[in-house]
Amino acid sequence: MRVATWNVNSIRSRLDRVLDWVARSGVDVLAMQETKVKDEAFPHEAFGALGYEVATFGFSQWNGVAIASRVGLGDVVRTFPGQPAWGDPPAVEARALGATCGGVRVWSLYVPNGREIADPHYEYKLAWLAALRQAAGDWLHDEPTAKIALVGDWNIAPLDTDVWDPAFFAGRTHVTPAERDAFAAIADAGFTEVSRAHLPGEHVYTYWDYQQLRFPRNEGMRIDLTYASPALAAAVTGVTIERNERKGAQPSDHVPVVLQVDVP
DNA sequence: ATGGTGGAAAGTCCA
Repeated sequence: MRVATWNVNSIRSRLDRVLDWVARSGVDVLAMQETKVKDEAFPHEAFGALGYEVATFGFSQWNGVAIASRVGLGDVVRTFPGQPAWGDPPAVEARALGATCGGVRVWSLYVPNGREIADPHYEYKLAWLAALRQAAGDWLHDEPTAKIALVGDWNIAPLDTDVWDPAFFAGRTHVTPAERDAFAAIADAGFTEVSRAHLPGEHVYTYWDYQQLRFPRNEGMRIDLTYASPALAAAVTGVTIERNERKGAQPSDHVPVVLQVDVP
């Protein structure tokens, strides 16, 4: 079974490219982030024509997550327990969606960006990650043999070699010790980030900004990552980063990351 | 080749 994650940066503006890739890649499950569409406007029919059901969670033009599956879509849950709120009035955002697909509990996650270190959004990001660590630890505690995948756009580069120029990011978000500690805390809860073991190279990126020729210059970041529970980590036999999906007309600024999972 | 920001409740905010 193949499980993919992709920050699509608007499913409506990206629909043809996403469907084309889904058909070519033959993934069984696709977790999407930044769908930027409310639930009632999501293009379910287009996915249905390819044999995929889709669970969606979106309120507005911001954020939005979805999971498309052709191997079942059960126990759909919107938001994780304890997920912090944001805004005025405070509201829980559309950044986390869980569903069980082919025996794997998939969570499509869009971690808050953080904006600037001095911005309240940065503290929101850290609180969001701390709450996720608690929830994920509880899931594993309740069912130690569960196959759980925490996939998505983490908006954190765990290593200096996950960005094109550490000096550029000095004083900016995505690389601070507090963010990296919050990311590492998911591992303390019993999960393993599985993409690096399969793709250990340095300067292997999943995102390139639209500005400043970042992609032609290969100036990117590795921020789309996958934490797996022990049972799932043992079943992952390969990971690919679909770099070609950053090329051509009207790409997302992120590319898909695909897990090959050896499930019975 | 992969090309000089893009998306959206737009005229500003978010990334």
